[in-house]
Order: sequence, then C-alpha cells, then structure tokens
Amino acid sequence: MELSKNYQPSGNEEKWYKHWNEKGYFNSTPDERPAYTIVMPPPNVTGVLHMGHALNNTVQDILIRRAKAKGFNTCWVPGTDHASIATEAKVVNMLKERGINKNDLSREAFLEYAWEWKEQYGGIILQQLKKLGCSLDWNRVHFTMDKPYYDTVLKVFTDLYQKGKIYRGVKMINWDPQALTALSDEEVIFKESNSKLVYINYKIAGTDEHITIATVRPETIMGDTAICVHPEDPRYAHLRDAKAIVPLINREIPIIFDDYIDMEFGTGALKVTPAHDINDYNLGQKHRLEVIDTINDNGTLNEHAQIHIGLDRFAARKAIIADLEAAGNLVKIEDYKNQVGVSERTGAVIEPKLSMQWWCNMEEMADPALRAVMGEEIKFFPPKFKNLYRHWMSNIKDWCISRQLWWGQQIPAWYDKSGNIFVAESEEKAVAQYLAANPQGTAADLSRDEDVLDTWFSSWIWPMQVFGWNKEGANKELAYYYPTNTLVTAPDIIFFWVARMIMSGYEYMEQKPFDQVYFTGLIRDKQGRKMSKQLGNSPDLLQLIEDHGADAVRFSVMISSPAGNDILYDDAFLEQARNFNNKMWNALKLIKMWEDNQAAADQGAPHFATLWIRERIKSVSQEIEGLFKEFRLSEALKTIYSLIWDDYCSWYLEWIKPVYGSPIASRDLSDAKDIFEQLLQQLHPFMPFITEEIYHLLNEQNGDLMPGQIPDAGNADATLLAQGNLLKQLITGVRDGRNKNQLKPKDTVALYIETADAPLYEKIADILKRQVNATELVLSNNAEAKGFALVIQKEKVFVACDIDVDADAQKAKMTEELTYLKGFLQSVDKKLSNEKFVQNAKPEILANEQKKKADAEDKIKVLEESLATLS
RNA sequence: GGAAGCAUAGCUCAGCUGGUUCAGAGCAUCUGCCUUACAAGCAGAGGGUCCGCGGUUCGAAUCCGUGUGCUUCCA
Repeated sequence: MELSKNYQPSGNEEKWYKHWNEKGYFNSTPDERPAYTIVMPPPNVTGVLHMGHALNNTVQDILIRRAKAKGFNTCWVPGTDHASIATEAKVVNMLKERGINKNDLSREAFLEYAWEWKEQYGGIILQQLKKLGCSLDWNRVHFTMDKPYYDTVLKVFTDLYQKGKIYRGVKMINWDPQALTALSDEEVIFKESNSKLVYINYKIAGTDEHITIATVRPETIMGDTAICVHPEDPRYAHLRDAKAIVPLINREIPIIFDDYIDMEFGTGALKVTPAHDINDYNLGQKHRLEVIDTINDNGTLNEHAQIHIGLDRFAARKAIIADLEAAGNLVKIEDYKNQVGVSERTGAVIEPKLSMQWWCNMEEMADPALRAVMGEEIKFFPPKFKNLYRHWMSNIKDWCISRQLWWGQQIPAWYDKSGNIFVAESEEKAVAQYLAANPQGTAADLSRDEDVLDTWFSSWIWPMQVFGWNKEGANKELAYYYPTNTLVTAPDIIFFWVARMIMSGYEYMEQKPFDQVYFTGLIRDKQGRKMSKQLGNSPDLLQLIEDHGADAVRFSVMISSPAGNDILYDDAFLEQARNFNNKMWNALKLIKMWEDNQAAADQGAPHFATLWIRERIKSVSQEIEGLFKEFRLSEALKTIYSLIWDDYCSWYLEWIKPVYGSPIASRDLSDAKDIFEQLLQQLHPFMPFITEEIYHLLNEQNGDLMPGQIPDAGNADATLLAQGNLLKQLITGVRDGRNKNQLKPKDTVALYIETADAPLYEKIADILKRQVNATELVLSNNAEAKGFALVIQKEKVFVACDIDVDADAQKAKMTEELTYLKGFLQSVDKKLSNEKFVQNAKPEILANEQKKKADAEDKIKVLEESLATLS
C-alpha cells in the first residue's frame, strides 16, 4: 500500500462523518444501558461558528465519545435559540435593505419575514458543527420557537402567573433606546467611559443664594424634582425648608435631606431625577417626590422637558450646557471617569426608565437552586464558580421578562376594556375566563399583550423540553434522559442561563437538570484580548478546519484549556497538532512497511517491549480515567499524547524494530498493531477523524473505532514498569555519555555492566545494545579498557570505546553527584531521626522516606566504588 | 466602592488532599545527527530566590496573613 508522506486530513473527515452518521452512531433511543446525556447550549440562530463554540462543542463531543466508549447510551441534543433581540435586529436590517420599514408592517407580516430569515440562516451554525466532528443526534434538533416549545413556554408563564410568581408592574427598568425594548439587568454591560462632570448653580428661591450640584447628565435637569443634601452637612444646614429653582425652566423644587448622600462627592448636593436614575428613583419613593419623565422611548426629549423637544439626549446634553452657560448657571466642567451601562446586544447606552413590564419573582425558586449547588448535588467544575453563584442567588432580584419585540413567544395575557388581565395558555381559554366574569361581553372586548418574552425565559426549560416535557401522559424519553449528565458552558452565562435552568428544573421536575456543570474558559488571543468581532482577532474557524483539519483544531483548543481558565489561543498549537498527526501517520507507515516483510507465523514469546508497554498502558489508562472524572481534559489529552509519542513511538517501536533488512516476527507485528489500536481508541474522543482513518488502514476491520470500547484497566505490574524504566534510563544515560564524549552515532562501543539482577539483562540486552550502538554487553567490570563510567540507579556501567576520555572531568562529575547524594541522604536522615516526623507522618510517607534512604545509600556505595576504580 | 481569581523556565501555562514518582509540558535556545516511519524529525543538554515580606508546621511552590502587580465579576 502506498501511503502519502504526511497525513492529509482533507477528504477523510467528510467521509468518516458521513459514515458514522449513516451507521446511526450519533442516534440514541432509550435502552437497558445507562444513559449519558448532554443538551447543547443552543447557539443563537444569528450566530456563526467561532472559537468559543469550537471549544465548548469540542469538550462536549469528547465527553460524549468517551462515555460511548465506556458503555453508556450517549445522547447529545442539538438545537438553536431564537435570540429575540439579535434576530429581530437582523431582520429589521434585512428589511431596511429591501426598502421596507418595520413599522409599516403588521406583526404577522413581520413574523413571516423573520421565519423566512430563520429558515435561510438559522441552521448554518449546526451545519458547521458537523465539520468539527460533533456526534450530535440529528434526529433531535430543537428550536426554542418550534410549536411545541412555544406552547410550553406559554404554559410555564401561565402556571407561574397562577402561582403568583409572575406579575405586571411599573418599575425602573433598563431601556434600550435603539432596540426599543426593556432589558434584564443581566443584559446590561457596564463600561468605563470618559464623561464630563458638570457643576450647575441652582438659585435658592426668594434669595440671591445658589446651591451648586454636580452631574454627568445635565440633559435631565428638566426632570429634577428635588435637590438632596446630607442632614449633617453644615454647608447646607440653613436650607431646611428652602426651595431651589431648576435653571432654564424655572421650576421650584424642594431641598431634601438624606444620609444617602456622600458629602465628599462633588459639592455634596445631588440633583434628584426619579424618572431617569434608579438611585434617584428610590430616593424619590422614600421622600414621595414627583416623577417627571422627560425622555421618549427613542432617546429624544419629550414635551415634559419643555425645551429642546425632539432632540436626542446626547445632542441635548451639549445644547443644555450651552444654555446653562448663557444663563450664567454653569460653574465649571471636570473630566470624570464613570461606568456607563450599554445594551449587550445593540451597544446603545441604556436609559433607566420607569416602565410597565412583566416580572418574575425569583426568591422562592432560588432557594432549592442555591442549595443544590452549595450541597454539591449539582457539581461545578471548577468549583470556584460556586462563590459567584452563591453571591448572585442570595441577592437575586425580580426578573424583567417582557420585551417590546415581535420575534419571540407573545405574552399570553389579554386585557379587557377596563384593563383587567386574563392570562391563559390560549386565546380560547382567556376568552372563556373573560366571559365567565362578563357574561355580556364578547371576545372582541379583549386585546392581547403586544410584547414577547425574554429569550432566556424559553431557554431555561431547555433540558426538559427537548425530551418532550409538555407531552401528555407518561414520557419514557424524559424519564430515561433527565436529569442530564453534564452541562458544558461558559461562565459568562452562569446567571442568564445556568442558574435559571436549575430553578426551572426544581420548579417543574422537582429534580436538578444536570449532575455537573463544566465551565470552559474564555478564549483570548495571543495578547490576552477577548476575541471579538470589533477587534477582528477571532480566526475564521471554518478556514482553520479547511486548512488544518478538524482534529488539529480540536487538539489546539483542548491542549491548553484547563477547565474554567482562560486560554490564550496561538497558532503554534496547530503546528503541534499537525506534527502529532504526522507522527501517528508515520508510525502507521512503519508498521505497514513491516507488514510487507514479516516472518512466517511464529509462536515465540512476546517481546519484552510488548510486555512492558502493556503494563505502561494500564497504568496510564488509570490516570486518564481519574483525569476524566475531574474533567481535567487538557491534562488527559497531554497524557495520551505523551503515551503515543514518547512511549509508543519513541521507545516501543524502536525497541521492537527489526534489524534493517530482516523481517519482523509476526507476533511482534500483530502486538504492535493491537497496541496501536488501543491507543487510537483512547485518543479517539479528542481526535476522531485521524484515529478512525488510521484504525482502518492498520487492519482490515469488521467494525469502526467510534463505537469501540475502552475496557477498565487492571493494575499494572510494578516490576515490569520498573524494568522498563531502568532500561530507558540505561539507554538515555549511555547516549548522554556518548554525546558528552563526542562519539559519533556510527561509533560503536562495548558495555560492561555490574548488576545484581543478571536475569533481567537476558531480556533487555538486545534492546539496550541496539539503542546505544553497542557491539557487545558483558555483565562484568572491565577496568582495563578505554572508556567512561556511569552509575545508573544501582547499576555500574562502563562504556568501552576507542577514545581518550578526560578522566578528571569524569571524576569531577561523579564527585559532584556524590556530594549531592550525600546532602540528600543527610536531609532524609534528618527527617527520619526527627521524632515528630516519625510520629506525625503517614505510614506510606514514612516508608517512602526509608526507601529513599536505602536507595541513596546504595547509590552512594556504587558511586564510591566506581570512583575508586577510576583513580 | 464591594467581591473573587491569578503571579512557577525567555514565552504560554500544568502542578489535585503540605513530604524528590515535585519543580514539569509545549514552544523558543544550545550540541550532535539528512540513521530506509517521521528534518513538520531523531538523540541529548542547558535554563527557575515557584512575585516580596512575615507566619503556621518536623517539613511550604502548595496552608494563613500582608504588600505589590495583573485580570474578572458585581454596584
């Protein structure tokens, strides 16, 4: 068979994905095996695959494939999220490009366009996940706006309303003047901004006196309804019962006293604008102040502002400053850094606004959800996120769930002409409610709430709804797959989504939605910056897959990605992955070469190398098992990587390699293949394509690697491991000695070894000689020959060769080692003679110290003897 | 303003319940090799006051306090 010089991923990946899919490996139906279930965090329909998705979904695919290989019935559910604000914005833009104004459309017409958009672009990201190799059950694709899902969201709303957990009310909300909708607190990002602190004089009514306030929002002064000072501030004590006059519009407002004020800040006097600041609002409630809303929904001034009506708030800010200056009220302007809230989706500066919205009371639901995480019924990986979660859950506020948009689940609330509310899952039921209360009425008296629900109000029931929670009657699927096993997500949606899923899980299933939450890190670029569209520092993922193959991309995001820690993405990882691919490819080529030249079938004993590496694999498999239990996936990958590259390729294959030109023993060949297959099985979850490809090239296979099993590893034989280890050290030691003494690779040597374990050398002599280019190995001392001496573990090694060795340098080196060992022995002795140590240390640690002492003593003895021979 | 996390080789980072299988990996550097699987490779090597200071302990990279620097979350 002719194999290319290097591994070529292109072509293979599509081939294997299609094959796995056709074989049905991705699909799951309940059976007698235990289930292992993951629901994918549904990406936005507006999204395209980026590095964050790549990391997140690679992790999930690894967990799924590994669980499959450990005998679980694995089910990974794909889907997308309708993303109210983002999608609506996209659709509005699309319409604008076609010359259509959203406001000219009916709701129904707009939604038709929106669905059209969704059908065209909404599935892109799922298609892209196939390129990454994700073993998703494509029979189970869900969308948060599908009919059954939509209906269930309404059902949840109705149910919570009936339980009194959802209510309608006027409160201060975060208003996005661009998207023209309310946002929840979680959708507001605070950004540091360079603002101006403007000092303004307000005249005290009936006097010539002024009071100076400082504000960053002078355009809101027309909404002022008080000035507040600290009750103990001597500067203002005389102003009790005084009134101030708002500049430009000359409205009288009271001066109030409250210890909320920070006397140090600004002038110690605060203008209070209850309609446009949450803190002012609270202050206003306390002091029963009037509320004057001076800003329109779109961010322009309204008629209550009296001046500059229709001007945008930022233009108004400039205009008002100019007016104040002209009127002589402006004192000074200072530069000032403050935190300004902007909309997560549109980037518009948030306008705090009093508004009638729907709210969900979270307190009661938070309680079991908090306990589940703190009590580790749901485990967080890494656990440091428990703190963050606890803090948020214990300070939880009511959730603003209505959005002034059309794309989403329309709130199932109907109003009659006098404003009474009827909430029901369907219009018929709402009408029935109304008619029951108003026998004279007709359905036409009712009008439905225009608003839709927050997207997260639909995705918080994702883990149960994807298994048909809303279905009538017994649900085998839900019973089998729920609770799911692992949720893999990024820490930035711990409140948006994770916490709320836990709450809805306990509310409706009386059970947690998942056993564990694995938080991936954020991916940053080489300079440590977050990857973002604005910076353009996010690599084009599909291009990366195209250029390097999905396996390499998966490797590169996983190798440096410990749970919860940010990763700095660097293309160098791709090179490492490519080299690793080529390494395995070349191992395959070597074995295929041997296959063409093998001895007839033989019943010979297994090669020492084979005996050793089988034990080595057992021991490493146990390690990997432990790493998976703790979700330390990057460590697991590194461990497998090193097992394949170092142990299998660098040691094992070299040890069993036949002398050039001679055939390989057929037993060694089949062992080498068998071991390679085991290693491919272990690596498969991380790099599915190349492993499947090599697996099939290695042997004629009956089945595929993907559904193959990783058996539980037994305990490794410690003696064999130690023997292999000694052999490695002997080889490295002699090679190092050769290098240091400037022996060329082709120069041969002879080995003289004094050992207490002569039988071992019968097994390893051939390997040892080959690996260090020795012509012979004699188990005795030879003081006569030219050469150099080494001490490896307790073995006295003399390397005879035809060069003059610097005996002094050699002695110096040995003496140095001896000094170190004696110091080391001293420290061990000190420990062992310390009564407190002997009393307090655990038995195994004590035994270990005793072993260290014995080993050090042995080695010192050998070193001293060798030194004596040298002189 | 409140809280959390991080600081280990030139760079990017591992290091789980304190004890040399603990000071490690990849990249970079140096030396020698175009050895018939692999030069995108092989064989070796060098390189670290584990941020400073103090404490707990028989013993600290690891635990506690404190200072400095960086990051993130919340208001």
